[in-house]
Amino acid sequence: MAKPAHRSYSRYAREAAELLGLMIRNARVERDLTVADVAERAGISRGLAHRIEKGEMGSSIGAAFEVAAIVGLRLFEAEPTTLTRHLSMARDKLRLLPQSVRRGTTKVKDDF
Amino acid sequence: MAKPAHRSYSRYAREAAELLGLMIRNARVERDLTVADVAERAGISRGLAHRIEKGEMGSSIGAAFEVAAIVGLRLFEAEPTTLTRHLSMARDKLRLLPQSVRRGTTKVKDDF
DNA sequence: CATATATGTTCTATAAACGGATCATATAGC
DNA sequence: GCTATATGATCCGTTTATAGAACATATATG
Repeated sequence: MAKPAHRSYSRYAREAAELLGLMIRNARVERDLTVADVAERAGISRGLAHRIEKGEMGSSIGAAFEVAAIVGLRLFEAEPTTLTRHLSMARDKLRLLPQSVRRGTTKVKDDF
Repeated sequence: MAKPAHRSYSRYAREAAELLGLMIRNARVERDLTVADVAERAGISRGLAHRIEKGEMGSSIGAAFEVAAIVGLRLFEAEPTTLTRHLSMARDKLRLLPQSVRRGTTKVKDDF
């Protein structure tokens, strides 16, 4: 099925995608790489690499993050070396939280 | 056309996607929201919201960033208020760089 | 323990992203 | 200004992601 979709996005999401694209482009130009260079190394088409830099919402996470890695952009302020540590920290943190959220518990203070 | 694709990703890209998913999940649970809640508010299916939290590379940037916005996750260490400023800073920075990269210039020191 | 609910997974159709080609425009470097 | 090259944009066939339902499993809470 899958509806017409015609998605709408929040301003924050749109600006985040645009910022990611601009950061990628800045990093790429600083490294004297062409869009075609980056696309080839990422195993994607030039058109997709271009759309990622434009911050188009349809691009896949995989393609965008791969391009970011290639131009040396640090995502989430994490060095490649420390990203793995960030990961296990996030996993540890999640382990301390409930595995599933019970919505019924939300009536915390509606009873007076 | 479009080839078999069968993409391969660098470790950095994969870990970044996984980290994003974990951060989203952490933020969601801390806010006592269910996956279904978030999916509905983002205008996506529950399955997709689930895959985003798993860090699957095929998910779209738009869906992932929208979910991140909904659970209150700050992307790129930027508050919603300051994200716009980050954006214009990135635009300004790009303005100072060449509009297109000439690969020929790369022979900077191969001539001796 | 019982059970309602959240999460995880799989399936199929449909919508959308993607690759690749092509053409137009912009721009760096001569 | 000239020109080779990078970027921007469009079209179309194919591949892929997504919605939605259905089902299984896990888990929070009584």
